[in-house]
Amino acid sequence: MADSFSGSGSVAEETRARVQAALDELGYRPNLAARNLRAGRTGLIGLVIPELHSPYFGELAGLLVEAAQQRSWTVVIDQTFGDGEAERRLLEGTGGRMVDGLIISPWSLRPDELTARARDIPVVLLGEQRAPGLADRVAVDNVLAADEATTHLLDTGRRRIAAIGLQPHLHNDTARQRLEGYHRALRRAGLPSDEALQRTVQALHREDGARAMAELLDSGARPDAVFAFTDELALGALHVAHARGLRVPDDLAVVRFDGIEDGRYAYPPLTTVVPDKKQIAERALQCLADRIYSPAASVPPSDIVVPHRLEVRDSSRPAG
Amino acid sequence: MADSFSGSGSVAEETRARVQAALDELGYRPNLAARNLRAGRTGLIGLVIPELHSPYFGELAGLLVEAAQQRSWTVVIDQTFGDGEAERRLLEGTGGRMVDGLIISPWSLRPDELTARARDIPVVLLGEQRAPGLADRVAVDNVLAADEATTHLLDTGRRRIAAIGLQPHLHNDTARQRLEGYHRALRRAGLPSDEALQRTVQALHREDGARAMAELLDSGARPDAVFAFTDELALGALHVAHARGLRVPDDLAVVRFDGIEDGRYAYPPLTTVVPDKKQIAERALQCLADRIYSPAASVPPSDIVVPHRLEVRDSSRPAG
DNA sequence: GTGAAAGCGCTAACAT
DNA sequence: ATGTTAGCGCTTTCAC
Repeated sequence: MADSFSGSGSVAEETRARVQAALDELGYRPNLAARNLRAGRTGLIGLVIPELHSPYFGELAGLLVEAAQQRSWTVVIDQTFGDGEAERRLLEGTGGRMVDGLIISPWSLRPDELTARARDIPVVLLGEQRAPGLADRVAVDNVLAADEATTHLLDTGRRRIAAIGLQPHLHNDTARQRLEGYHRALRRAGLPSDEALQRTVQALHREDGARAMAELLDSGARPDAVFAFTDELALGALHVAHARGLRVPDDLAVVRFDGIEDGRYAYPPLTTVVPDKKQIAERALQCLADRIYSPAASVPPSDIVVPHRLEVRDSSRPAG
Repeated sequence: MADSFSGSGSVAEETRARVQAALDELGYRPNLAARNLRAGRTGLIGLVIPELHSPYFGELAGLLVEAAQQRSWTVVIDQTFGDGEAERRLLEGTGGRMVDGLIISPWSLRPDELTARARDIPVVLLGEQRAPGLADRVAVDNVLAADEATTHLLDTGRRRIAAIGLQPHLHNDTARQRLEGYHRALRRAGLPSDEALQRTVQALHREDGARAMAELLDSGARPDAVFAFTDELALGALHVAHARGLRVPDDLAVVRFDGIEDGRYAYPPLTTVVPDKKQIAERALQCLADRIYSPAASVPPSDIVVPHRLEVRDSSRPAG
């Protein structure tokens, strides 16, 4: 009987059917806690992200949950709201030993703080933060992508390109890398970097983008284009541009990073850098699978760069 | 030693400290699978929703995860993509007996199919689907909310109000109730219900809203307002309105349901019915908590109506 | 106040 | 091909 529902044994077809019938009859369901205890595995994957409600992480989480389902894993989600303390606590404690692996997108955590947990279970880092030798990492090439986005704006004739989204206060290289790409493109074009065109934001929501855009316009910096480091920042900036009567793209071109779907239906549709999120999800799970199923083969952590593309839409058409 | 980290026993302060030090030293972490087996609880709550990437469910899931964290619960998420088969499978099988309770937002599932699982563990239904006597349910008053939205459009002088979002092919009352509210408002105003102004959609995404709007305009129905049954439908419809050169709100007013944040930053900002999602999350978890912690007191399932409000923004200002 | 033991429900291994 | 047993790691109980 023991192996009639675990599927492994060699049981007469008829016996198996009878047992199955009895199980159905009684409404029996195996106790997963016991099975997990026995197996030393839970089939659970932890996902630790800053926030689920932001479109970027919502989409990413959706893809991860979907990809996990295909591998018969279930995802448990925790949110950190970008708080370093929460990241530490969840990295350390997500479900105790209850998860077989962990995918974390750290905002405030420094690499050396990732050490402890990565020794227990496989950990995959999403984003720029690295933990060399300790965890796999999946990310896009932010410098290159930002360079391409900026270059695109230069190609359409813009010369006073603003950058919205600097976050010097975070232990997080994302913004720094996007800024670097922006600078690189300007430099190649022989343009100076104008500090007045670069705006810091506290968080990455629409309201932060709106505030940065308002400051930018009030400062008299007179941008003819905006490169927003995230989608939501771009939507906020766009909102303010409209409110101030600027025509997009004629008076102001807008390009953004992250490629959530809203942007396609924004007015006007927003040009965007689109990271291949499906591949991010897929590769992250592949990393976990490799380590969970062959813990022996201690291959060195991989550093995976997933592709991105620039989708040009109306918000950055050449000025009329 | 047994109760030194479970916190319950009466242990000398010094002993406790020594043990704690030893635990830290060794990097010991309790095995949750064993603890769960013992306790008969997992601390896991299942959340089964159609899709995580849609803004509405992303926001709701975020709030649920947050509220669950506060109760020391962890949320495991599964997506159904609105597929009845997946809903049935996940309702039946989410984590086997691994979750202490289940929150499900069914799209295609009929009430009687909810029976089986609800006998095992507490189940809370989100949305219109009811399972009288079997599960708690949390929802907004869709009829009333739709009535208010439509009435608002009537109050601003619109007379040819289109409704986008009918879904006659689904076993799902949401669209039906919103349509009912729409009809009720028209009737009260003494206006006829014009079938040409009511558009069916296959799914609830931006592209569906765009398609419906395009059909509507092509059909020559000449609406002066649109009531979209979801946010995403509204954003798609708005997109097409812009593309066809319609001025919003002058040529066409737009009101939508669900109140995701994008709408505030759309152009123009969209008037919306906002269900109190925070309260939805809070009440749903409260239901679970009540049943999980006092299974004895078999109180009858509650049918909770959470409040909503109409946020008027530019997209429905009186036509100029 | 401390230590020993039983048992949660499952499955892999072994004995019949 | 079927039946029995041991033990996963924890916590509760009971004995000291």
